[in-house]
Amino acid sequence: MSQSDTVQRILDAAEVLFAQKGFAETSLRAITSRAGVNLAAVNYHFGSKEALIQAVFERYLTPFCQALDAKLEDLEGETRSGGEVPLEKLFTVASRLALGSHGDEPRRAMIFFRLSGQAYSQPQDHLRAWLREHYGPVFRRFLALLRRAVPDVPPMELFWRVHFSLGAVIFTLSGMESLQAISKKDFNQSVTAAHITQQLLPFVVGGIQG
Amino acid sequence: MSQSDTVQRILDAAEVLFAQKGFAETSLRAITSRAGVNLAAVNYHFGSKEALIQAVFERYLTPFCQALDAKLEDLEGETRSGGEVPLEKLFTVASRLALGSHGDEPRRAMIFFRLSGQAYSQPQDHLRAWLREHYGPVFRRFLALLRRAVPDVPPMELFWRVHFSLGAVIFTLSGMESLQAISKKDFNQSVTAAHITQQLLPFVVGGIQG
DNA sequence: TGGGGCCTCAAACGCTAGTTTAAAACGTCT
DNA sequence: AGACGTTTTAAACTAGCGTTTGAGGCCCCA
Repeated sequence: MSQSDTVQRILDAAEVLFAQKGFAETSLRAITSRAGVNLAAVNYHFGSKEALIQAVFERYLTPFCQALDAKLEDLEGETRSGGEVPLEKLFTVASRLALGSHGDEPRRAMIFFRLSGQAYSQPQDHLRAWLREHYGPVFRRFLALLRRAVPDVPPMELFWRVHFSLGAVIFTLSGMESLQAISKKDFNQSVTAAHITQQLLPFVVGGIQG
Repeated sequence: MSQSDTVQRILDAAEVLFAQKGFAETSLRAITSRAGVNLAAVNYHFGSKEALIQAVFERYLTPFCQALDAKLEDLEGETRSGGEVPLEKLFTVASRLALGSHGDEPRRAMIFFRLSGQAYSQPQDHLRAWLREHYGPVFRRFLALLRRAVPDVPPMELFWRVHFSLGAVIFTLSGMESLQAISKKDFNQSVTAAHITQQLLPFVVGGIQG
């Protein structure tokens, strides 16, 4: 191959380690060692650790946002001939894409959410700004459909409730493995990402409607 | 004074910087510099950076949990003579204590939540374990009252919904200053912690009830 | 006044981090 | 085969980290 697969192996290793231990706690040496490549490869191919972090997010988010955008376009087309998209459908679509757009492994979805949690709670200002700049339009499109789904909720309150929902999703899936341990102990039942989203749906719908 | 105030000044500086930049990204030099004390003071008074992190949480959580525990005791006493504590009241009590138990500044409450978010999303295993060990009983007490407030929600689902609510709270208040900017731009309205919790209440209540 | 705890200080230690370097290896095309 | 751009490599570099040290200051009590 003309383009070596070093880049992909670095991204694979980085996304797992970042999700496991956070950005600051993951060293380039740990990443390159796991990837089986030379330490200097990161700076050669990406330029810096910061650029690597962005590249990891890009590989995750770009397919998801493209798929979501296309799906939202369809839904908008349907509503053009009257009627609104129900709240449940909007969230079902988003969650299905989030769980399914990265290969078939739900494990990747979990990594995705853990990364999002890290990105949000950690003070990587440049990262948050970059995410908003690149993926803001899709988010706003989703929000517009949402507004029409619950017209009786004032826009201001809806704005906050969407952020509350985001928090519920990201926070929960971020801490999933520790929650798994508790859940297994208290309820003798193991937990999958799909299972959690199934629990999430009524919570989010109920919360948004107030 | 027999006990110097170096300890307090370190804690003051540390809690602000930790909330701003995270644990790993905040150096002891930054903390001691802000506190106006010598670098070695941290290791002298606390033993290690890790112990300092715990001390910061302890100063925050101990008064809050004691106040919450007392309040829950009262509520349990009331219910002993029949009736349940309504859902809204449980959350109102908790949020009022969270906002008010640390002096009068709501700014401290925000720091508190940002720290919680960092503690949860970052993989500080020892910290999470320490928090659970020290403050688990109060949490379980709260959960027990909650279970009786919504008897028709299965325990398993309630468990998850409580975590969803926690996520909504911590995530939102963690990212409050960036949300403030957005809210001000889109709605021309500034935001306080008290204002957010007021928005949070119907969301959480609606979400818990499904 | 002088000794003894408690605390502060500047300096250094050992270590790990991200990044850079220059030489070696590789692959491709003439 | 040989030259050239791309990639890989081992090693070094600078910077910053948490932590330790030992000398010094402070204050109280004998």
